Amino acid sequence: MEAERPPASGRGCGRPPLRTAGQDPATAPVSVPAPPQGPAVEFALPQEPEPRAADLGAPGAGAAGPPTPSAHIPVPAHRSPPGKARLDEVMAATALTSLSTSPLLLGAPGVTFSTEPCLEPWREAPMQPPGCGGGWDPASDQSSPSTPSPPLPPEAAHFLFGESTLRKRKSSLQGLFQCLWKRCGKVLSSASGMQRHIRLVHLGRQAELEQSDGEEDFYYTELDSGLDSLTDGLSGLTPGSPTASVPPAFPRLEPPEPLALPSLLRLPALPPPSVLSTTSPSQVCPSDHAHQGCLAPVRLESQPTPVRACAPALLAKPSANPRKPRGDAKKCRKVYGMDHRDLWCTACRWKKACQRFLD
DNA sequence: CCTGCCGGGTA
DNA sequence: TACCCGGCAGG
Repeated sequence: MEAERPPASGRGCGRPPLRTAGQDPATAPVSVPAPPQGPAVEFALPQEPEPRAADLGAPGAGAAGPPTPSAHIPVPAHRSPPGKARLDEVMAATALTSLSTSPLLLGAPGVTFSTEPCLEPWREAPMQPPGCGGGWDPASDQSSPSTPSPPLPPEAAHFLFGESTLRKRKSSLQGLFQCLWKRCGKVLSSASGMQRHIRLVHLGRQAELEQSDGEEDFYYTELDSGLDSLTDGLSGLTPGSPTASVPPAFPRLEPPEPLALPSLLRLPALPPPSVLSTTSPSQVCPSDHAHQGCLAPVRLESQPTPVRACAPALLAKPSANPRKPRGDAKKCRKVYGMDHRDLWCTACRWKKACQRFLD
């Protein structure tokens, strides 16, 4: 486990060696002294079956109030974006806000399209997993100090304004940013906030904002609309017809199309996605150009538009298929190299299916 | 050959 | 359970 990794000239990608062995990332998020805070923009997205289960059991956070519909569809009076935020974002938030207050949504508490990741569609759990409301961290308070804004705003913003889906971490206009640290899964609406979160909580660094060497990038990913990877993960479980280009997605995030809200009400009853193994730092986008392959296994309701046939082979396989087709995505080994094994995801280290760079 | 990772072993 | 690795298969 502990890699006797020599500094290896530290060249790598210009990023310093991580101390993966030194600390247990899992504890970091919860151990953070959380000031009393209402629901924040961030929430822990259960990205894997196991963590989720753990979250449910963990008493730690659950400070979240009762899952009242209104709580899930807060009306952000105003989002105060971190430094680089733009007016656009605010506008988007506002636009969405108006949507979220739509009677339709409010009228269907149990069937909310769930801007609230905590409402596990497949679980229909009445109560919020602790990880959701409780996971507060310093970073969050600056991405959204006053109000819990639904994941929609940023996401929608980027559609409303024709923002490209390319990941621009410096631009807070993107969708959500999910912490990929093991069992953390926090989601922030701003990249900078997420970077700060990672630095503070996981990397244990000071809030040296300008000092970002980019390492944080490896620990969070942007929740985008292209959730191919998710498809991959669920494909094996999806009883539905494989032809359905879009698997019964979990209404996690809203489709960009605001007017399509009503359609969001559908609540697919899905079995808990349990495909990938367990512990994992989960998916990560080590680099900006890491495309679809590196999305977190979070059920995001993406585009209503005909999504390109993603992972056709996988979807086509209704039942057990021996070996996975083998994705074309570069895996940890390739990306980091043998001399940086400590940067690999655990799965890769154990020669298991990579969980960071899903296909 | 390299790579990804299954299956199975060890601690 | 966490971890490791032989060995296979795809490229």
